[in-house]
Amino acid sequence: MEYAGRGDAARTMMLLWDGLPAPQRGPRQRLDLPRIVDTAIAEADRAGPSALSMRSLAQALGIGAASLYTYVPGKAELLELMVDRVAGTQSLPSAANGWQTGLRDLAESDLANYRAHPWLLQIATSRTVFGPNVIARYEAALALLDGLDLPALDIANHIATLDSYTRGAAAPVVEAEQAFSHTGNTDDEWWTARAPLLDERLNNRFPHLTALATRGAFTVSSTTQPYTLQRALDRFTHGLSLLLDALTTRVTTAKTTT
Amino acid sequence: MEYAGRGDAARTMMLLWDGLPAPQRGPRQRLDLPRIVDTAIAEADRAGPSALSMRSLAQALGIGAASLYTYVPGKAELLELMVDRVAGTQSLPSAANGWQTGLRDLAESDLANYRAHPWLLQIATSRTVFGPNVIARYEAALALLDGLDLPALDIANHIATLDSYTRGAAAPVVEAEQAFSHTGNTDDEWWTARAPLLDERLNNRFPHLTALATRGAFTVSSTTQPYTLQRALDRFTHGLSLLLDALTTRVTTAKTTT
DNA sequence: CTCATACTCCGAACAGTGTACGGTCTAGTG
DNA sequence: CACTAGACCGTACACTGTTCGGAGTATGAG
Repeated sequence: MEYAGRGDAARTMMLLWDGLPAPQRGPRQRLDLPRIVDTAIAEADRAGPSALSMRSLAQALGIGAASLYTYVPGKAELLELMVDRVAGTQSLPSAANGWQTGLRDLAESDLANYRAHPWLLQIATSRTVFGPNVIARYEAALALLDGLDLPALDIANHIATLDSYTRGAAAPVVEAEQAFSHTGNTDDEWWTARAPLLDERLNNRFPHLTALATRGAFTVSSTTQPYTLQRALDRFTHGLSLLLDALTTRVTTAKTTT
Repeated sequence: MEYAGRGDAARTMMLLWDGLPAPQRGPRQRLDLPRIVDTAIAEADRAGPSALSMRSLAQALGIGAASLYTYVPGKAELLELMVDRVAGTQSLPSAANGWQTGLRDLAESDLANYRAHPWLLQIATSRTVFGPNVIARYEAALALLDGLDLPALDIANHIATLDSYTRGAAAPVVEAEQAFSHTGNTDDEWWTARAPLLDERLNNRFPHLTALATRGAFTVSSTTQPYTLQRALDRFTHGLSLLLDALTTRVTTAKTTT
């Protein structure tokens, strides 16, 4: 369940950019690729990433499991198609309010994307899916940093850094959200189950940790959200601000030295 | 293959901190927990994360598959044990050369850990494993930021940010490395297989992207490493520097306002 | 010493998974 | 009309994690 990009490169590219060519001979296709991908996304959203099986997907589509393979070479390719498709549903950032707000919007809509489709974090942990929508998003990010007199390499690196951070920091958010929605508890029961067991072990063994805890480092600002979720969200925006600050410094010093 | 922390909390804590209690009655245990965990790590390192099955692990240990369940409640718990164990093999940072170098060392030894054990990135994408070694690492990170007059919440957030970034940016590095070691090619064949297919599609459709490419943004400084790997490494240190810069700014401004 | 008890170990089975194969049937082309 | 490309799919294969029940073993109790 963790693979992507293992499929035939040419075939995948074809599917991503041109879709499925209509067959010349033989019976009509009962389904079309977008519908398959959409149903797969819906299934994965609803039942969790590991619950998306070729059989269950086929059943949801009203066809046999083996028939799926006439549309898609395998599950890996299907996942790539899903990734690119959901990338297309998110809004692209605008440079209207400055590049900083643009980048922030980009990161936050990425976060929204991860939250809407938790399976994104479980698959394809690294390889970029070179689909039209993914690349369009990258292009939009580049557009934001255009005209700032940055070295080309820095532009690519800055955006890669933001992407890496977003993905890494989105994971705890999504996890907290899922734990919440699965158990349905107001507080995180995973945490409350471990806290007493943990306290026992930490006794006097980790001074900085306990000091920080008593200083309230693990408390959270508001409690409109479940505890763990709110903390993950706080941390996401905290780190994002850090990165944007660093970028701002780089840009202005680059400008002044020019 | 992507779950962790689903097991019984109390039992997992026991295993993580106290190990397996020796049985009072019945035949001697043929194996011990550390040996199981170590073999599991070795297997996962060698054959990839998805190749680690309970059956293959049992075979490598010379016992039946079902016997594993007398040592470990399930695969999820085994993975947690593996995570904590490898966390213990990495060196802890020292504050001798300042907290910035300390944090940099921490992030870089985390990266080394991900490179040595690629399966780390595939499992437990979010939930912290509350094992002794993992917590010891966290404690060491806290110690670095101690005495800098930072608000408690900021300390926790800073470290969380670094962790998120490290994980996110380590993923491309590990992926590039694995693609290289699997194919054994000097250059990344995944990339070369897709490049011509990609060029075809990108024609005049993504101006910023093509402009950046011609300006050499996707080239790499040295070529002692495979192309994709070196680029991922460059990006890792680039983003790490960005974050450390931002942290330095925060710390100094906090000091001057005090 | 006896023996029940608690425990390890494991073969077999269960319900899954992704995917390959070969056959059946349909629909457009020469 | 005959032909054949190709959609559709039942079945099978080699896996997966985990459970069950039985067989064997070492220990503590009486």
